[in-house]
Amino acid sequence: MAGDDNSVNLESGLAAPAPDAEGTVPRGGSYHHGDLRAAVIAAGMKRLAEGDGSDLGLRALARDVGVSATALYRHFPDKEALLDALADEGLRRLGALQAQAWLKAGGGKAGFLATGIAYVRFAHDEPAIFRLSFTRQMPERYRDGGADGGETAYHLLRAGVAQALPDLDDPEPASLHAWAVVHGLAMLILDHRVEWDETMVEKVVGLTFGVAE
Amino acid sequence: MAGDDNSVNLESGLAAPAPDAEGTVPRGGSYHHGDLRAAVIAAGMKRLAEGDGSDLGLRALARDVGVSATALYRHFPDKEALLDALADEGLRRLGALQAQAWLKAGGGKAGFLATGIAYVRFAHDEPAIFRLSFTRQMPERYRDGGADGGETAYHLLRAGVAQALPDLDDPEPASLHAWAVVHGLAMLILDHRVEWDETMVEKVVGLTFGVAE
DNA sequence: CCTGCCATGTTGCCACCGTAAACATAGCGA
DNA sequence: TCGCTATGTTTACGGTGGCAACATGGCAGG
Repeated sequence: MAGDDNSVNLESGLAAPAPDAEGTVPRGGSYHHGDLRAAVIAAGMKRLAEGDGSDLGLRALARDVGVSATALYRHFPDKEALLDALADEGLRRLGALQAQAWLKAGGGKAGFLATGIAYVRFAHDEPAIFRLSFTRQMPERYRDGGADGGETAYHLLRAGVAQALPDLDDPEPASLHAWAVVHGLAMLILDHRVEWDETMVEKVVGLTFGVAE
Repeated sequence: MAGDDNSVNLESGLAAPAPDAEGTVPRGGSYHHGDLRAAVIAAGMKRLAEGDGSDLGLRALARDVGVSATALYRHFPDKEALLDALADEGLRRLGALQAQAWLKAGGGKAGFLATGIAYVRFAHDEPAIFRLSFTRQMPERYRDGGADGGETAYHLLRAGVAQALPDLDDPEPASLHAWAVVHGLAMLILDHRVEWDETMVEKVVGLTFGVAE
């Protein structure tokens, strides 16, 4: 009872770009539809990536997948749960991008900076997904078990702070500060209170602890 | 044509607590209702202050005010416009609180810190209002004229940065950094990814430019 | 004072939404 | 083969935002 119902694990999960054709009928060997739930989440992510997230909705998602609206209730208790799943998938992607940036930069201060920039860039590139991912998922009301995808992102940040500032008595406020900077910048850009500008983001994130090299 | 239709200016606008009885029929000399629009906005703020903002809605608001649902369309083109008005009022209140904190701290570095903390505290005290205020109000699609309430908040922040760090070649990234810190912290607290803790907030905000005295 | 205008508010309606209940279908184990 | 159960469909209900037609009442011009 701990194997297949918590993690979505659709093809575009972490590492594989997976240039599949459609998200509608991916596999061929399960039940009536194939793998609904995964298909629904894929459709949701697609809508989020293209639209502004306002045109989400049971009926629309169901239509995308080619299934009746109430069919989704076999896989999600209600719409909130579906959105939670989408949010989790979004956080997972964010974490993957950050890890990638960290590795590419070779860790250290450069890596720390790179993860921060990746954070903001993700918000800019996928506004609806980013917003959904963080607006959702409040207390443990919903999540009864299993780690959510957001932990990866925070752990990466924490590790980044630890490497960028090795001599620090209490890393907690520093980590929070760093997180707040990138998250706030991301949100302000999303809400059009600040314009996206790569070099500006570098400057602002670089101001954190004076890490800019 | 520039006198009375852009700013709401209900009793609880900026400075006056205004211990009025109800928000339903405030004045006595206008039209059928008195001053709808202001009454609707007051009702909306009340709902935002008490609930989580999910129970907003034309019908509910109209019921609060004691008016038919479609009556609101005489004052707002659609629901979005109504929410924009509420968002603007929220930003105005935030600006007022920041100004108050700034003055009380006597300006300077202490004032800068105080405005930042006031920003986060406002988000914590009025989550729904804060969230609405910043999630709304995207481009100039809606705002065809008039300054929005958010400018006050940002100008105060900018002034705070200028006073806290007088010798700075380019104040723009620094201002953005400071804004991002408080905004990000506020958002993370709102979304329950960080727990509210007054001293923690002080520490984190104080880390900005090492301003902590 | 009367009369008509126009801003304001009401009633009725429509499409859409989330979701619960009853029904249909199909794969799998006994 | 039979029937259980997971899956998907149909139908229906209350609620929503929003449009159109109608009612109302304060104010201006005669």
